[in-house]
Amino acid sequence: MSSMPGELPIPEMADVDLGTVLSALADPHRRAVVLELVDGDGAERACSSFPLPIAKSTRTHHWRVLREAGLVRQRDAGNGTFVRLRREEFDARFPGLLDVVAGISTAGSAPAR
Amino acid sequence: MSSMPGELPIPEMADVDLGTVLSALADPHRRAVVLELVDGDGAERACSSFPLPIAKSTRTHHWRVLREAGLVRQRDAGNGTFVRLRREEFDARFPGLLDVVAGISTAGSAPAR
DNA sequence: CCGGAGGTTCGATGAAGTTCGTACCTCGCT
DNA sequence: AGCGAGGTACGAACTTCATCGAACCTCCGG
Repeated sequence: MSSMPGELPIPEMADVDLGTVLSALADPHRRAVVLELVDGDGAERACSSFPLPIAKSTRTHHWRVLREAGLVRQRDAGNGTFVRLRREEFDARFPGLLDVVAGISTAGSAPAR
Repeated sequence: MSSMPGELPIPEMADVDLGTVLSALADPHRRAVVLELVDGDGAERACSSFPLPIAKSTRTHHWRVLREAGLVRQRDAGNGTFVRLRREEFDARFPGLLDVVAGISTAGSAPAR
């Protein structure tokens, strides 16, 4: 568990369970967020920048689920919090999963070409 | 919905939702079953041939979940029921998903070499 | 024809999960 | 100093889910 200044605790990637990950990705709100992060290509984003139609406390809940599923890293900076995908780590542990889910979710949105 | 003799009703693959699929795969028992079917390479299997440590009625429940998630086709033959992966259909709708999940689940079980 | 194996249906139950509102905190800005 | 935006913590309400046992059904084999 890292304890950097402002960094919220996250599980070791080795301890992350596939079932937990799939549960986390099963929720439409959470999947939407992960999708945007995948598209964002590793960039950090303000938590407040996601247009989720849910209450503040519910958001906090979803961020925790994503954190505990090993998908994101969350940083507490002054008056805002920021998230970043744990891209490389996650891919090393669950090779291909993010790409496949992102690919499926993206398909149908835009004509593949 | 197919209504062949003994064939239990299944959703059209186009109607299957990714969230539903991920939820179905999140459960360890169901994922174990799907894994065996993937390894089985399209072969039909007796439902009773899976060594699940749960009650009969709970099994029935899990088969329904897998069916409704579009993952399996289930046939009622005399005194037993049989399942088959909807491999090709499913892969066309969710490309790579089964392979990735199967690959991840298999990794770590046996020393990769 | 009867027994048992395999399955389904029907509640019930207890554990999780999603959602919200309220209270509260901490910054940054005026 | 005071306000507001962004967040967390907590508890409540509600829903969903996994699980089970009991009752019942349908075949196949002796």
